[in-house]
Amino acid sequence: MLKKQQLYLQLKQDIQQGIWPAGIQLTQQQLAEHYAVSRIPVRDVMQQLQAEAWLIPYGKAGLMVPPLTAVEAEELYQIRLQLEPMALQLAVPHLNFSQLGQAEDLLMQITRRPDASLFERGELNWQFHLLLYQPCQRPHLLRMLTGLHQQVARYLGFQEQAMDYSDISHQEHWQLIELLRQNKPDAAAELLYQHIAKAGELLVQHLQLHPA
Amino acid sequence: MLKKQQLYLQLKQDIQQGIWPAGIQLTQQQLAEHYAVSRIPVRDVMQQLQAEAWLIPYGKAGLMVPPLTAVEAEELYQIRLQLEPMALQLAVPHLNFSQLGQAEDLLMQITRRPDASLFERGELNWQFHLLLYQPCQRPHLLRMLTGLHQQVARYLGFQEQAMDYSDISHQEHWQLIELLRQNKPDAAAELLYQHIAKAGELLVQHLQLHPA
DNA sequence: TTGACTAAAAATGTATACATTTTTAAATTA
DNA sequence: TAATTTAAAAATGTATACATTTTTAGTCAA
Repeated sequence: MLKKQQLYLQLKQDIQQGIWPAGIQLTQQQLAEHYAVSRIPVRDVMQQLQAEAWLIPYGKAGLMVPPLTAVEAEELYQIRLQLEPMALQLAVPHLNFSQLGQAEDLLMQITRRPDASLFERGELNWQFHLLLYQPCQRPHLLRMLTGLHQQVARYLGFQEQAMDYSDISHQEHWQLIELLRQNKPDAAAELLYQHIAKAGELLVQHLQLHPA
Repeated sequence: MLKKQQLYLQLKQDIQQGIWPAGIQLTQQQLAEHYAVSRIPVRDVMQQLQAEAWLIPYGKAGLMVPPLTAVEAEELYQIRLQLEPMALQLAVPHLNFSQLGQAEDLLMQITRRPDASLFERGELNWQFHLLLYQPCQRPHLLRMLTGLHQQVARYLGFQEQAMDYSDISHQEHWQLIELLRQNKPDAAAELLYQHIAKAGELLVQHLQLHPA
């Protein structure tokens, strides 16, 4: 595998795990030394992560991991709230039963793993959502949603704590499938809206109580 | 000035001008030779433009300029329609008269240049919109809107043709300012929605009649 | 002719070396 | 002391050289 790709995944994971704390300066040299590669792949990866807003400018020189804040989390969820119900509505006309079936399989997988970490649960969750959005055939929209998800994923860290939400959230997923199966796009979009809104509020509250 | 920055601006402009036609393969070597620099800055710039979706994968190797299509334009405007009224609403509480004044100055500038190309007019237009969104204090939202604008700007190319819309569009800008001055955020957001919707429809129609 | 294998060529990835810019810290002067 | 200048150090930008991968073209065998 290419060093660039390895490094990309590794650095991202390390950021999530807090190995590179928010707010401290990261330089090419530092990272090149730490990961034992030359600065060239480091440059590539840093630039890519900056484009994805996983790294932001540190003053004039270098980059840093952006701090996690309730304010930012709220922003991310406000945007999701505008885009995801739209994506779902656009996807509905192209959604077939085989795709709904795949989504159900995913939900079963989640059910079978009550021991998963918050992060792992978040990933499966997103896979479920994405499966429903994919058929909308809007590359830019899907690209932006994927970026948003990855931003949100930072907030899930690798924390083990559950946020006392999984049960309700899970129920709503099954309801969503049911509404889609019955071809009720408006009701599905509305449920999705409330679903995301609730998750957002919970995360924001959590962050206000336990600042990162 | 850094070669990377120069190259970034130059390549972007050249893409807009159609010097690198949509659908043909672009390689690092090719561009490095053409712009008389080494592959290093070319790599950086290509990667950045890929992140902004100004370049997309060409099969397995290399990148290409994505074709301009009515379908894509419609997608971009659908997303703007979801995000920009929200940005405006969020900005309203922080909008002060000095910012409204700046926006008015911009409108006057546009008025004084009826000879500007479609592209130049589009830029001034965007400066106006952005000025109203900036105070929303949502970095991700502003980043996404900026990206969307740049995508849309590709569609304005360097065409000289007006699309017979400037007058109405311009009037609506003044109306928008007026509503904001009167502190009517909902009405302003609604006007903005219709404003963007009309512009989008016009662009899509234009593309359907004159495919790129 | 077709298909698979092989060698050549081209493109990309990465390291090293050097150039340029930026930062830092020391030294000088008011 | 405080401010300014200057020299050193550190970081980044870029070119060249080399390694690796991918494509292409051609050859041979069925």
